[in-house]
Amino acid sequence: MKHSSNVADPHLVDPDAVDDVRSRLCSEDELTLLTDTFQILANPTRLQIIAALAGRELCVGDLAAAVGASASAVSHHLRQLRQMRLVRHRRDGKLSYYALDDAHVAELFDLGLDHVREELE
Amino acid sequence: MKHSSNVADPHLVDPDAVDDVRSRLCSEDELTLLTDTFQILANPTRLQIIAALAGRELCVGDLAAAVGASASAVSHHLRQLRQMRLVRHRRDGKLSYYALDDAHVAELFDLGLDHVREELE
DNA sequence: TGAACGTATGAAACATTCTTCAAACGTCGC
DNA sequence: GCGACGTTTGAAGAATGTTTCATACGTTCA
Repeated sequence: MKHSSNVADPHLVDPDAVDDVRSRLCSEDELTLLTDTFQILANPTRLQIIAALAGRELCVGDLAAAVGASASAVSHHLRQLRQMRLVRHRRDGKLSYYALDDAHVAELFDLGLDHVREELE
Repeated sequence: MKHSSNVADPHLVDPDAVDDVRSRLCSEDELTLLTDTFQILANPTRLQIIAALAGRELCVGDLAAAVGASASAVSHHLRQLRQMRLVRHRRDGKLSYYALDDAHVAELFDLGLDHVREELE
């Protein structure tokens, strides 16, 4: 246990406020997963991939063409999305089709887009 | 205009799908702002700062103690949050008080936390 | 089997990010 | 003014992330 609260640090301006805040912070596990979640959304290519896969599946080559990146780069990104179970993929011959597989991430994307559109007037 | 659609790339598996997807992608401006928004949430210290400032204001030293980082590190993060107009600050003598100043980011944080808590069973 | 194609992967190169350290700034009290 | 304190800032260094290139894998079709 890192923060044994109620141990007053004499330097604090308002120790009670600090204790109160500490009790409402995220746990280690939550923090790690939350960071990873926002992190994977913090890249323009991946965001376009997510936008592209909203509601339809696409093979890697078409996806790369649509978002304007190399197939290799897209494949690397898809691997990250796969590792976080955000997309599912199915193989059809030599083609590999990807689709969004996580409603939460789609919600985060949409909410973020709302925010941004308001920001841009 | 980067993507003059309807110019069929012969390598595409499904050119119509690609055109359709392109028409639903984010604009450059949206993409940049969206990336920046998720990016600023993609750091554990900043997330704890946001959690800490939810509903109350705190001075830098107390905030640093609460989230377990140096005052310098916290100040750097606060600057980023300030530049994106996510927090407001007021000076009181030698103390500087910060508070959340953006409902959207709080919503994103909460939605992300919902996601994460479901993920952790 | 062998060539062609779509996809996946590792490594290298490059860019970006985070923290720390040192130093400066502004305010308060003596 | 001077020193102490809280905060801010720039620069350096370490760590991380992204893209490209080369190559390998798996499938299809001659």
